[in-house]
Amino acid sequence: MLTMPVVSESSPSPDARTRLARAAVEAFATRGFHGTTTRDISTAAGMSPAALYVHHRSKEELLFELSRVGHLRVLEMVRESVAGSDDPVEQLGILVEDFVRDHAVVHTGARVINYELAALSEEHLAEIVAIRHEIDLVVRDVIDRGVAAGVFHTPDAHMTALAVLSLGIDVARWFRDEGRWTPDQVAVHYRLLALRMAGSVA
Amino acid sequence: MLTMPVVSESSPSPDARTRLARAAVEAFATRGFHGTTTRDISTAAGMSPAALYVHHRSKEELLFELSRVGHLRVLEMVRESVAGSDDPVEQLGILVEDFVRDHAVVHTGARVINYELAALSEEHLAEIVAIRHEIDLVVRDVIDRGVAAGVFHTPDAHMTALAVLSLGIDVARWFRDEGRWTPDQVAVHYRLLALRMAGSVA
DNA sequence: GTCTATATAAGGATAGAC
DNA sequence: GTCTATCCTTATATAGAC
Repeated sequence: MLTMPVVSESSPSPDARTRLARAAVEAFATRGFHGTTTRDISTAAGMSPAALYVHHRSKEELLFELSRVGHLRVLEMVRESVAGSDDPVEQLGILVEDFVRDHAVVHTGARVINYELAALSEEHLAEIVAIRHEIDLVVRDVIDRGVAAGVFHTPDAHMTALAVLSLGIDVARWFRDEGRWTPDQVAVHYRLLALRMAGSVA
Repeated sequence: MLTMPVVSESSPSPDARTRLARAAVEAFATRGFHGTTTRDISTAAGMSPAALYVHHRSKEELLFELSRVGHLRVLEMVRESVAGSDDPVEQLGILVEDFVRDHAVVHTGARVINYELAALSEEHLAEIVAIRHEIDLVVRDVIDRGVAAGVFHTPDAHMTALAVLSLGIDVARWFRDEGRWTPDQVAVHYRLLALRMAGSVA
């Protein structure tokens, strides 16, 4: 399903594509797409500037692949989050917990995914926007069903769904590994916040 | 108090500094600091590339001035928001409404302020971080006093304060002028969301 | 698939005239 | 305070050897 190797192992030097992907995520998250040079990336990946172009057509295409894989991962995650239950309260709770924990744990990657969209070409952006829309739909559906079932109470389910996602996305902006809280602590607290936002009676 | 003219009039061509500031905000918000050239800015301001340097030492210093003025404006705003009442519920409600409305109305400027911090020099960033800390303190204080007064209920006042601010900041990311909601609609709904997050009994 | 070398372009900033 | 002209550096991407 994925065309790129999953970036998660660490010890023995991984293949070139993976090293490039990791270096690019780190650099894009720190200095932004335009603030990052192809030399930054290739050097951090332990190769010459030219080697990057063996694996990617351009810097933009590299960003797109990172973004595409990252978004598909999140979409799959939120779908799994709601698959374990039929209760909207439980579903929203798990979804927010998973979403927030993920954005805290991989905050570097999440920053690239959420804040470098403007650097994508029109065509590539459209593809990403489509995936983001699917993610939105999952959240909106849970809240809509909760309202219909009378377990959620909100004057605007659509805006509340947006706000819940928004709250989770922004975790990628402020979360720091050296910070006050662990990803789990944030995830658990945000679960409560989201249920309150949705007007859960529980 | 402000060293720059307030950027809000429109009809007769404003002075050079103001035109540069407006052009820079627009460009930084759209393409980011590193994606914007000094030519982009000066041309949009109706002058030559060299003219920019009569008014600003560098591109970075221009960003810093925009950021500084913008942050001070927000700090003053939130302090005024809480100044009109002693009731934490009312204070948090007004604060969130004002903060969110502002981030929706001037979402272009707010985007620059919140998402281009990494482009600042170490010294300039420190100055901005100090102002942001003051803003944080205002929100934290309101929630702390609400908890102490028994009108708010949250297992972690600090994290809840962060989340409320976070929710408001992220409005700058997703809000669109052509979108579904007006700034007022978002502000009013978010007031409710924030009070629920704080566990307001009202 | 990786390297060295380089083409080609663009960007930040300055000099000096008006 | 604004302009034209330009210096100097850096950047993306490619050519061609190994």
